[in-house]
Amino acid sequence: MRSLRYVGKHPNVVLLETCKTLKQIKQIHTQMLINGLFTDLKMLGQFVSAVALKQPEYIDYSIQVLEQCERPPLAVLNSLMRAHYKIAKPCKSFYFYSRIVKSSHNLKPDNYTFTFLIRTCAQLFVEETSMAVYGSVIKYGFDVDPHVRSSLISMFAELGLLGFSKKIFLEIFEPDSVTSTAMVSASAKSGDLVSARELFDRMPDRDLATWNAMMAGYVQWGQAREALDLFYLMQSEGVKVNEASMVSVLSACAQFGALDQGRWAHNYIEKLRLRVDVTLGSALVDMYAKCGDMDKAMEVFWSLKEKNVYTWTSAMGGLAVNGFGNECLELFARMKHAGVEPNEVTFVSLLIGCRVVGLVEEGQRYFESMSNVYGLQPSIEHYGCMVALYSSAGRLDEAISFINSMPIKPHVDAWGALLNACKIYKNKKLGKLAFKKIVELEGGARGTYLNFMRTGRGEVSQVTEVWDCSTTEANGEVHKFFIGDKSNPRQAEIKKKMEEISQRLKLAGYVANTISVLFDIEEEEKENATCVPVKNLRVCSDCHHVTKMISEIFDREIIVRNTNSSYHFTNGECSCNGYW
DNA sequence: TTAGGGTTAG
Repeated sequence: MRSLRYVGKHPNVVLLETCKTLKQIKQIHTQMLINGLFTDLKMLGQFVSAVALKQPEYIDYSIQVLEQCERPPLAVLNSLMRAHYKIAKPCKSFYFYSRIVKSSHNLKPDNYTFTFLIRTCAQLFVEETSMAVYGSVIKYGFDVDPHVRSSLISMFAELGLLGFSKKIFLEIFEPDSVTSTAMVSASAKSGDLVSARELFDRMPDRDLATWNAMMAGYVQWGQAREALDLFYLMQSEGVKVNEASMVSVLSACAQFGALDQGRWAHNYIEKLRLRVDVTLGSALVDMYAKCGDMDKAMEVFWSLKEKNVYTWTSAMGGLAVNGFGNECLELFARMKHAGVEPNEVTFVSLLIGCRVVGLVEEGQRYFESMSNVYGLQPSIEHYGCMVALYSSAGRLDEAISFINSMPIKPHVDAWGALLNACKIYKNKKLGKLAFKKIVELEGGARGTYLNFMRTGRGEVSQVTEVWDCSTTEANGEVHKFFIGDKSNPRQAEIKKKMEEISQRLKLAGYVANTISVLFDIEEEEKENATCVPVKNLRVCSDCHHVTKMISEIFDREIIVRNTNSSYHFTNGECSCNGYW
């Protein structure tokens, strides 16, 4: 009689991976015990690994089961190391490493062990420990293993030792493809995009992971154009993309506010029948939200079976910056109800949500709940949000006393929010103070908030480069414009259209408020400059006003997005209801 | 049964 053999996982183990509760896991455990399956050490190993890796919240139960085993196999101990660094418990991971090296039945760490040990070290973030582990790797002879090497490279990069990796792994041996990919990824993550790309271009056998690492690097460092160009290159070279590639593509579209390209990417995902898991789903929600299509963002959001803190936070952030503050707060309540723990970013979204509808007291309560209820430490961003919250609501005195009571030094954005409010609420004295602080902090180098200065040209002329950039998408193509920039090939047509807009604005009674646009350009040019509708800086009052008018005159919906808000202009009104 | 590449704010 032929004995029953399973190819791959035992059906019970497959079932185990879909368990939602500890009770279900225990049931399967009991069943496997009754069926005598655990006499096979391999089966016990499968059980422990499956629970630890797929159901990390019940990892302790898997350890209990492991303890019943006198001689746990190496693979299981390795899996437990991996499971623990995955749930950010590096010390436990070290513990299982010690179980391996001190085992009474002569276990020897293998290449898997070191891969996981190195990842554990990266999490601990202690250079001495990392170097000690590197020593062990060499001692055991695993420094030649591509996977171990690749983990070492990313660990060194995280420690800020990218150059060390380059010396060891690029200069001495000809790197294999796994090592090269790791180096591309590590360089890209560290922001060294130029050398990442050089290495990438030199690689004879780039696989999908290499392309994805390069693209992700561009996205992470805000180079959406390069990321999309790389994606087009991928397409033209016939490289088959996967979910991770599309996450980066969507993120690039989100950075650009490129709705048409984002929609195309969504269709493409469906066409390829890629699996829209929680990560890809969150990226979709974020893309639609950042491109201002909140209806579609929420449609995707509700269609997702699994939602994690990223998904909820993206949707909340989208609602908040698009002016739906109450909906943002409501979503937060639902998130808690769903049992998803908020993180620091969630509170940024929530506080922006409070600001856009002027809910100061609610904002205060949420801010306090961060440490009191959720054990989260408010960061400079949260303090900045609070200043913006008081400022937008016109409660300037509270804003300044909040700034004065802050335990951390306020950063330029906090003063910027206050300065903006001072302009709207015409508080010259506080405005001057805020401006002074900004110049102190930045020396005017970034020039971000200088367009809010009201005192005329003299003071601002000391400020050298005012940097302002706008992007806009037309027919699936993204265009970038800088102030005073005439390099666009269709400049003549653009100029003509701008003139038409100017003319019609003038007919409608518009007079450019050039005082708030203090760039190093001629007076006539200034008037034109105020008409550019999409800005990366905070939308100034003139832009706000003029965009309202354009939306009415040309009967167009206009979505303007900048670093911290989106504005929807229709029929001469703006979605911000005055809170901007 | 275990290894590389992925998302959120400012």
